[in-house]
Amino acid sequence: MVALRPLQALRLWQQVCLAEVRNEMPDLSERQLAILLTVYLDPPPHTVRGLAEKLKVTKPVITRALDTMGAMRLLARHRDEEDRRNVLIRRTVEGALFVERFGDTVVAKAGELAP
Amino acid sequence: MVALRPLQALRLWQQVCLAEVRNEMPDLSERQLAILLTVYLDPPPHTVRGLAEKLKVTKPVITRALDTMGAMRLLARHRDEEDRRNVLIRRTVEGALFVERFGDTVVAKAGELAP
DNA sequence: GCGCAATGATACGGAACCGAAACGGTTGTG
DNA sequence: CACAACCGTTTCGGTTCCGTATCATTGCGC
Repeated sequence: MVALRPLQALRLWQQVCLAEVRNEMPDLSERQLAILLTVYLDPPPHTVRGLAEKLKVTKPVITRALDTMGAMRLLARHRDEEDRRNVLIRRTVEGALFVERFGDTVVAKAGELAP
Repeated sequence: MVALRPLQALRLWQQVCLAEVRNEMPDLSERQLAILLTVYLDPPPHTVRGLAEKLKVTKPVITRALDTMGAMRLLARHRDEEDRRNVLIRRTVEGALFVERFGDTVVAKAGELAP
């Protein structure tokens, strides 16, 4: 667990949100970010329907987010050879770097919080 | 400061984002949330231009966000009596409750993180 | 009183996003 | 083999958001 007081939690959120909206960080929507972090933090395999269930959104939402983040090279699609109905969503080098930097930013903002 | 390791930071972000997109929490855009937290965490006075500068967005963005969050009673507009060109953005009871609950959710998710 | 600048709001065109419906392809079953 | 079920993608109509341009009001200096 991480010990975090309510005011610290809110301040942390504010600072990271401000960094995001000021374009200090690339601008992904909430859902895109949730998808991205899930792919990079949760163990594979990741499928469109799995992600849709996890986020409680419809599959086309995932498809479109994959389109967008695929174009940014943050994620990649691969057809599942064992069942070609499935698309497996994989990590990329660029995506891993993006997620690492995001994590570093959050850590940095946390470090600036009053005790 | 708050001691947070990169993986914890990312996990925290993931869990709160997932809670948000699953509608466990009301769905505000990143910018709306940044505006809301700024009004509730930073000392007044808050003006449209001040918020626009802080977020590095244009004034109509703030106006629209105020429309949306005003309708949700999370924020209120008051014309500044000393200079009637200004609109002062004030806190509301509902907004304070919302922000408090948001903070509690973040704290709860932080409490679930692996050490 | 006038001209100018500042304020926030409104209108406009465009981009991005949503869910529902539809579609084409693949797999499992009888 | 035919059909149902499943998959992800595409289309559709609607909503929300963006920046730019414009507007009405207010304040200030001359």
